[in-house]
Parts: sequence; C-alpha cells; structure tokens
Amino acid sequence: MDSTGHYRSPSSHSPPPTTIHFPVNDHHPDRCDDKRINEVDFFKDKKHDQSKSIDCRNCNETTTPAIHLEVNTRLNLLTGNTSSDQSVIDDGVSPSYEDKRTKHELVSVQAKLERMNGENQRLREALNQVIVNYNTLENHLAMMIQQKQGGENSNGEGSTTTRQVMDLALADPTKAEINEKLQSTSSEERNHDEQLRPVINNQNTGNIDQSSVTTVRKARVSIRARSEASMIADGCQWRKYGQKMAKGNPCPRAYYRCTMAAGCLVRKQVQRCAQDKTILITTYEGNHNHPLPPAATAMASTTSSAARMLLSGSMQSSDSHMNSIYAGLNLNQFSSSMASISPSSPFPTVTLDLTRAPTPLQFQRNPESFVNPNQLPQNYMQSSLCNHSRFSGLQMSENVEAVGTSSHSQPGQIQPLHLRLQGLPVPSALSDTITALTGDPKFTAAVAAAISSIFGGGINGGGGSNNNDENVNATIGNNNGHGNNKVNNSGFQGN
DNA sequence: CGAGTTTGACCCGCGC
DNA sequence: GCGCGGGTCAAACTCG
Repeated sequence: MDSTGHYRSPSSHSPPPTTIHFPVNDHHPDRCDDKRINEVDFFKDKKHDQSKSIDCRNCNETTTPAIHLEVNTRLNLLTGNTSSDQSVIDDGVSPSYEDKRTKHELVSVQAKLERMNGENQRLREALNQVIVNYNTLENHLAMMIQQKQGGENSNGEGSTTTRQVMDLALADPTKAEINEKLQSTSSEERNHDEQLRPVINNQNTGNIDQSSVTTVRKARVSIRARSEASMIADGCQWRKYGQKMAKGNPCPRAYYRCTMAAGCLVRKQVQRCAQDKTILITTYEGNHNHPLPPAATAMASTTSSAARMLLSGSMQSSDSHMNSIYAGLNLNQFSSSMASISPSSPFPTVTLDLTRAPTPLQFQRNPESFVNPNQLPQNYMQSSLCNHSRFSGLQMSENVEAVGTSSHSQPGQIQPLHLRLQGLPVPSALSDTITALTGDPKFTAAVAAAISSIFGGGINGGGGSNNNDENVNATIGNNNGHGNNKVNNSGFQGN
C-alpha cells in the first residue's frame, strides 16, 4: 500500500501513472490447491478474453492478487473486493445463469468506470487549463511590473505602484483555489503551500525587485457594518492577541488570530469607526488553511472574492489583454456605494461598506426583490458571491475613510464610478458595463440583504433586536475593558 | 489547571 | 538618525 492508502501492484509492467493494479482476491490455498483457476479481468475489453488463467504458484511468490484491476486511484473506486467479486472468482463452476448475471454486472461496472475515467480526464484537462492560464497571467504581470518600473521610475511613483502590484499578485487566491481542487492535498500540505506561496510567486515573477518583495503583505478586506457587538459573526473562532490604540481613533483596535486550526494564518482587526462608533470595522487578512463551517465559508468566500476583486480590478486598469482574460470574471457584484478599493493604503484593501445598504428607498423601489435579510439562508451568500466569485466594487477611494464620508449621500442614489488605479484609466466600455450593473438597485440590494444575513441583522442601523447585544460588554470601545471576551463567533446567534 | 485576555514591551517600516 | 505608528510578543492575569 502506498502513502495514499492505495494498493500498488508488484507487477513488472508499467501501468499508467494514475492507474494501479490492486488485489481483489487473496490467495486461498484451500481453494486454489496449486492448480490453475479462472480469473476475471474487469477492465479488459469485453470483446477480448474476459478471463485468463494464472498459475496459482504466483501466490507462493508474493501476495500478488489473483485478479489485477486497473483503477483510477483518484476516483477512489477501491471497492472491488466485494462479495459479488468474490463470488465471481469462486463461482468458476457456477451455473450459467450465475455467469450471465455476473458478466452483466461486470459490463455495468466497466461502463461506469469508463464514464468516471472520462469525467476524470475532463476535470484534469480543465485543471491544466486553469494552471496554464494562471501562469500566463503571472508572466504577463511580471512584464507589466517591468514596464511600470521603467515608465514610472522617472516620475518617482514607481516604487509605490510596484509594491501595490506585487501586493495584488501575492494576494491572488487563484492558487488557493487550485489547491482546494487538488483533493489529494492535505491540510498540512496546504499550510505548507501557504507559507511557500510568496516564494513561489517570487520565482514565477522572476524580475521583481527584491526590495519590493520584502515589503509585500497580503491584500485585506475590510467590512464596515453597524453592530453593537464586539465582533461580527463570521463563523470562525478567533483568539485575541493584541490591542492597540490607533492614532485618530479613541477606540482601540483589537487583533485576532483564527484558532480553528493550528497554523492558520488568517488574522483580523476589529475597530470601531471614530466618526460613528456604531460602525464596526473588521479587516480580514489571509486565507484559511482548514475546512470552514458553512457560516464561516460564507464570510471567507466574501473576503476571498473581495481580494480577487483587488487583483482583477488592477488588471482591468492596466492591460487590455488582462481585460480579455478576466472578462468573464469581472462581474460587478457589488455596488460602488457598498464596496471600494483603497490602493494607496499601506496594504491594498477592499472595503465593503454595509452601513449604507440596503436603504429603505431601495426596498421601496424593489419590494419584490426582498425578503427579511435575517431569513436568508447562508447559502445565499455563497451563491450570490462566491459562486460568481467576483464582485468588483471599482470605486477607487483614496482611503478607507472616504467611504464613510460618502455615506451621507442620498439613499438609493447611485454613486458615479471613479475607475482609476494609480492614475491608470479604465476603458470606457468596461466602465459603462460596471455602471450599468451597479445601477441596478435590485442587484445591489439583493447582495446587501445577503450580506446582512451573515451578521444576523447586525447592520440594521444598530437598532431593533440584535442577538449580539449580549456581547456589548466587550473590550472594543473600552480601553480598560475587563471583560473576558470569548471570541467564538459560533456563540453568536446571528448565524 | 488550561484556555483566553490584558497590556506593556519590543520590533520594524516609514517619513521627516 | 530619529521619532512615530502599526503590528506582534509574551508574561501576568482572569475565569470557568
């Protein structure tokens, strides 16, 4: 048995890498009695011999099975050693009816296996295509960085832009998705890969300035929501590891680590807005390296999608070729009034402002499109966000605070889009498309309602019943807080 | 006693 | 080089 728990055949011939020969029937001296027996090759073409004879003396040499099956190990079809199979072997002298029934079963199993192999092959091809596309994009990104360095060093803006582009590159969750699709990858291996990812990216983008690489951090996703609770309910377990007073904000900033798995690199910061203390600003960084509960999956997908938005947004603004590649990805799933990008922050940050939507006016305009946000299933979040995978709030703000200031706009008013990243204009056609999408209040409000379901109504202006109210006596907003926060969002009833 | 929180100290990057 | 601010560490502390 190999490391994957599958059996390998000692057979001398070399099967395809993805197939093995594995035992279905062990040697049974009482039945074999050192004489030739009939055995069935399940994967021989029916038109060929379905049975062949093997000298049972083979069993004396090794534990080699009497039957050799070629099974694609990735399909986990290692259930061949069943009683029916056993009967196939043992019934060499069975009545013809039994033989026919057995052969019929064999044909059925063989057909099923072929279908599975075909599907497996298609999946492999799809995965290979994704990898090829990713590598192409990465190479293109390296070229872009080189061009930017050449073009912007003269005006003194090169270093900042280069770092930001690198930030976006390293924040690319595409590889994480690929890793998730590789089912054979263990959690530890994914963790290892997470740690190696910057190295891998450095290698793939070869010509990148080393000084820029050293300052690279992951993209962040910031969520602004009205809540009196200490934290929004994202389904994960967090441990507080620090608290600092941030400049310009009387409320302390709390630092949390994900504790759902050892070595999980995800961290988040929680801080109340200085201007409006009912607004809770939660900033996520990193990707989880472990399975998540459904509620946590929704939030993780949201932040992951937002990070991807960062990447795709930069691509749009930079290169027409990227536009074509990402054309299918850039669904503008967030209204510009809800999401913004802050490329000039220390770290590239996507801000999802849930304090402004859905507005009563939007509800009035599209009453048929809404249900009680609290009644929306968690899956809605995933279906509307992660399945589409990309929400591109492409309103570029100079800083996060700008989002808050713009919150005083008229309810339901669609903000004009400012598509600009480091002075790079976005093609007008794309801008028009985005404008059209963000101008759909039904879409905007539906997404907002989905998000609000995650917070258990916590964004509803801080008023009304809030299941999180019992957690108000928390450290946030209390410099000398003595509360022993249990930072387990699973305890929140909002989800 | 273990898990989690608090909080002062420390490190590091960045701007002046 | 220096100071500032953000982020993290870790010992002390609290709580169940």
